[in-house]
Amino acid sequence: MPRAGLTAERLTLAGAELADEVGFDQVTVSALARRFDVKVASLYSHLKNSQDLRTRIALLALEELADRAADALAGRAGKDALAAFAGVYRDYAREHPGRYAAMRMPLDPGTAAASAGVRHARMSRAILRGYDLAEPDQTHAVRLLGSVFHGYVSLELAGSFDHSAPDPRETWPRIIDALDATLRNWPAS
Amino acid sequence: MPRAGLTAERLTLAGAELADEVGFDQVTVSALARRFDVKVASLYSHLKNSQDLRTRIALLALEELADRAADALAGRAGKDALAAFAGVYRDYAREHPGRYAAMRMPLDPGTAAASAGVRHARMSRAILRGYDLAEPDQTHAVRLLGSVFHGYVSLELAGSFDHSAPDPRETWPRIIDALDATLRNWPAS
DNA sequence: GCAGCTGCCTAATACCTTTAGGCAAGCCGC
DNA sequence: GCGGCTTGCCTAAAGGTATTAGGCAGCTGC
Repeated sequence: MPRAGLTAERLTLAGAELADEVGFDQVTVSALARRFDVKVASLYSHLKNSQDLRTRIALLALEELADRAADALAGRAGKDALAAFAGVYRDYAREHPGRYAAMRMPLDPGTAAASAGVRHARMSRAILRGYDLAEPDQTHAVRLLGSVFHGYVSLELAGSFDHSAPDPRETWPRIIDALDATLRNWPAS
Repeated sequence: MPRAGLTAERLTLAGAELADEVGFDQVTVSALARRFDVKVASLYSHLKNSQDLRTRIALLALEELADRAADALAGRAGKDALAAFAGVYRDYAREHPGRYAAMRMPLDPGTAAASAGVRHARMSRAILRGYDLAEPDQTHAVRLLGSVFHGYVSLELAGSFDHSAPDPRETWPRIIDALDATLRNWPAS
């Protein structure tokens, strides 16, 4: 009987694929074992437990999305950067709904601090350099960006926009326009 | 042996309380049975299955929030209405995180159409009457409002704002200000 | 006060999670 | 090449959740 060659990395990647196919909360140690044609208990040499698997998928997704965003942001500034960042975010969620859902999983503080989440935060701030915002408004604006992107993407993914015209494809650029206008003209305290 | 007096309504309410206490995805038929000191199988006379329970909790939350929002909106218009609506949304999520999470559960189209979700949509549109937006911009704006509220509230609930100053309490009103400004000055197509 | 309905129970199946302990595959030195 | 050791994957087992089938008894209506 040859060995299956499991590693935490391969399991995480397969778990991410599984998440995209069947939904993040259907990602189960058992399903993963089936996918590798291996007994369930075997995975516990590589994963601490089910929660560990989910956390690894979340961290993978954060890294992947941060990489894509960094690529998209290179050489752009202002509204151009804003639109590129937003586009990456949305596209990733549409291509990888399971991974996207994984990203929203609460991480414990230590894990979060060591994750690519901090790159995301830095990139948001980098985008805002194209606008003229001093602290604390910059932080408020970072949170606004995060809220809009995450909120829109998750409502769209949940199908909340499906049953009313117009097509969400039209709404997205208009929201970018609105955000850009808001940032250029941030209301004074 | 006296009967426990279970009904779908009591189960739903208890399920909602359970969700607020331990999180929506920890709401389980078994836990609910324990709470009523009753055997698990007994609940299946009142609930079709676990999914049915979750759906009922979601519908309850949608109703409750719609009621609160309607109260808050009465007699208000413009930014006043916007801030009141936003406040209700956020407060509800903080008071009832489990119910709030339940609301984000995907509903099948028929159920969604019969739910209080339509009241939410109507109220969003009502708020926008205080601003001068024609279709399709009004729909874009409805989606923006939904995205910001949902996005902010769920990021805050997930603790995403916990580890950076300033306090989210300061950010929220500034985001309302920014939204108000955006709506008053919606960028032309 | 009893007949019938129906609410709650027991029993059983199936799946997921997790731990403990065993066997052998494959790499390491010789 | 070969013997030993590590360790990857296995069997076994216990415990939790979901769900269905079928039974008995408590309540309601007459």
